[in-house]
Amino acid sequence: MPPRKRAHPAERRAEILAAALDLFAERGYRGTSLAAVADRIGLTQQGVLHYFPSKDALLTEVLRRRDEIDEQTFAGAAREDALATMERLVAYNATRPGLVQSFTVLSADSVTEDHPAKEFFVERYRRMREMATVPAAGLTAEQTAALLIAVMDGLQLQWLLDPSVDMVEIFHGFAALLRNNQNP
Amino acid sequence: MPPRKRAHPAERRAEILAAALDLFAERGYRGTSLAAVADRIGLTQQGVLHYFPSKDALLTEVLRRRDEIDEQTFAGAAREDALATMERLVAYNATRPGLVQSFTVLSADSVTEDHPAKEFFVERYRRMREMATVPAAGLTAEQTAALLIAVMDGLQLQWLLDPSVDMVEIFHGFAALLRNNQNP
DNA sequence: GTCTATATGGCGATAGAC
DNA sequence: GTCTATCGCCATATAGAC
Repeated sequence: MPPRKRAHPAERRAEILAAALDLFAERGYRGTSLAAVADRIGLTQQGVLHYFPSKDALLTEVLRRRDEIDEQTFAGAAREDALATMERLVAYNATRPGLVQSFTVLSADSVTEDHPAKEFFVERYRRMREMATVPAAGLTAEQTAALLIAVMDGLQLQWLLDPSVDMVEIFHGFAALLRNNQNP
Repeated sequence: MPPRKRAHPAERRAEILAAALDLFAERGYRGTSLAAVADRIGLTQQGVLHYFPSKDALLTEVLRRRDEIDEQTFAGAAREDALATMERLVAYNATRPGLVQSFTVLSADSVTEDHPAKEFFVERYRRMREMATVPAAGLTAEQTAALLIAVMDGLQLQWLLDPSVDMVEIFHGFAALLRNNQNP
């Protein structure tokens, strides 16, 4: 065996991505410095820039990687109906406040001018709306998809600000309402 | 009449508040500098700090003032039902993307650590939930209030990212769904 | 009431030593 | 692969002249 550097590059990269996701959730993109990310894993700012060419690139990669994982959660449940999948997703999210916070903060952040993640979120919502179509009275399947995602996002925000808002229960009530009003 | 300075203090303050609201919407709180606010109205950064002791104080005042105006919109409609009021509010918001963006960006921003507007939004949502109670099958009136506000917020985010999402129409469809499922 | 000047510190990114 | 050093810039806030 040849002698090795302290950590495998892939492991270091994963460490950095995890720390960055945490900090973007805690302080937002513009509120997080590369030095803070580096600090959390005992590296210097320049060490981080050895793995990622810029702060922009780091954010993009963080989002891309998280999305891969989420996609699997959704895909693995292709056989049940979209409504049931989303109910499970909400319940799962309720156990992961850090993850919820990162997407809530970054998605709203992304509507600001020249934000590096804007395209990412535009595309992400487009895909989510395609996957979450559900028939309901008085709305097209696409509109119902937007509505479902809106409920999820909106409840998450209120829950983050005040955990006494029971997003699992409220989403469940909403899903029941939809089920009682499906078109034939 | 004694001689006067160029602008009345109250007018200058109003100018600063308007510029700050615009910029917070465009770039977020952390992404906006006092110098940028000053620039927009032909002042220097130090001129702004003559009227507001700190950037924190400026944000707080911006939110407080906007809220006063919104409160009037809501209060003036006390006689119609909450659902109809919210439908009108969504339609109004659809004509004011800048205003929607400021609240979307700042409310999500506020869940981050030590954010100066956190208390403001916690209290604001609490009050909104008290005002928006609506009876519906399977949910308490308080839960339905949280749901309605969630739909509004969530649709606004999708609409800001992609204006082809028709939040007025979708919210209307949702309101109709609720009306068809009210408890006696 | 608004300015210039300045203190103080943080930021992202580059260059190059080891 | 990680570091020190450094560049150039921008930030908030203070002090004081006019």
